[in-house]
Amino acid sequence: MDRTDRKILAELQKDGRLSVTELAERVGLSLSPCHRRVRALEESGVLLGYRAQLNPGALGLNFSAMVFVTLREGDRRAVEAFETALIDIPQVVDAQRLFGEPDYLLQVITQDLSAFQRLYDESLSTLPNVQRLTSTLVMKQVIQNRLLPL
Amino acid sequence: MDRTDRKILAELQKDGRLSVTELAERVGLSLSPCHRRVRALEESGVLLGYRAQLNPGALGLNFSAMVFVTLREGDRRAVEAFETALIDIPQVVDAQRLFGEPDYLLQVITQDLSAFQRLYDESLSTLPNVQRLTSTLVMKQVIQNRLLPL
DNA sequence: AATGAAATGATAGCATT
DNA sequence: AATGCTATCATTTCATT
Repeated sequence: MDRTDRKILAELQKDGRLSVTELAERVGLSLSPCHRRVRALEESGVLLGYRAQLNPGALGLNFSAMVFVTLREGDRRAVEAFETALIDIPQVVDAQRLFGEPDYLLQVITQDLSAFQRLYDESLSTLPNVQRLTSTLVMKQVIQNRLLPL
Repeated sequence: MDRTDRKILAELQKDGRLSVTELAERVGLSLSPCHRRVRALEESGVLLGYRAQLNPGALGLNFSAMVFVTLREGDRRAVEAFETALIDIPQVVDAQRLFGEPDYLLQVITQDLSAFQRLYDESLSTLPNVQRLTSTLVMKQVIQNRLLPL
């Protein structure tokens, strides 16, 4: 991982569909070595893949909420059961386990408030080992999935 | 936006570098109409772009924290000043403004605890109009930037 | 480890149904 | 709106420095 690799990653973060030809020019390398480096970054697990970025609003997904979850005291199994069930809810687009309270922080995206209500009642409330659920509406996505600082 | 457009978006969310040739096969269309649809989705703002997904750990970014921010009472200017300053901190990879307390929820990524400490003291604490800052360490990223539910 | 060249494959525009 | 065709451009492999 040298300076050139970082340049490659920075460019591909900005435009994941850059042609290797164009990428090579931007990082100041000729085609083949640039190509080899991209492959190497993919193989080594630094470059996990490429994804299209969609506009949730344009797809009718206009509602977002943060959900705070505290679990009941339990063993490793309780945690695993909760996480496994969580992963099956596609509207949960981000989830992190924290140190301390709350135990989890979820970001949920739905079409509208009523879809969220249903999701809350039918899927979130019934997740295993939950002691406490709180949710707050997102007013504005100020920064969304920013490029990693290289 | 019909069923075929949704299929196209689903495929491109999974693999943003799919060739139009391969994409056309997967969605059951021939090359040219598939190509036209992708362009149309880009122009219409549904498809915002394409990005490489990086592995933060493999890049030495092993530390993550959630930061809860409450602002002092203030006018629109205060909010704008805060958000403008926030956007200049590259380690803040996600930020949402909420309804109610806290006002903002930030996700911050740094190399390690000491880098976070510096960031906290030098950049986060000095953001304008902040009344209260609380932070919690992320133990595990359970779900990371999941594909949108189509 | 980078370069250049050459075969294979993808893209994008256009004419047709 | 979808298809098929074609010229242009990109990718990928291999031989060379």
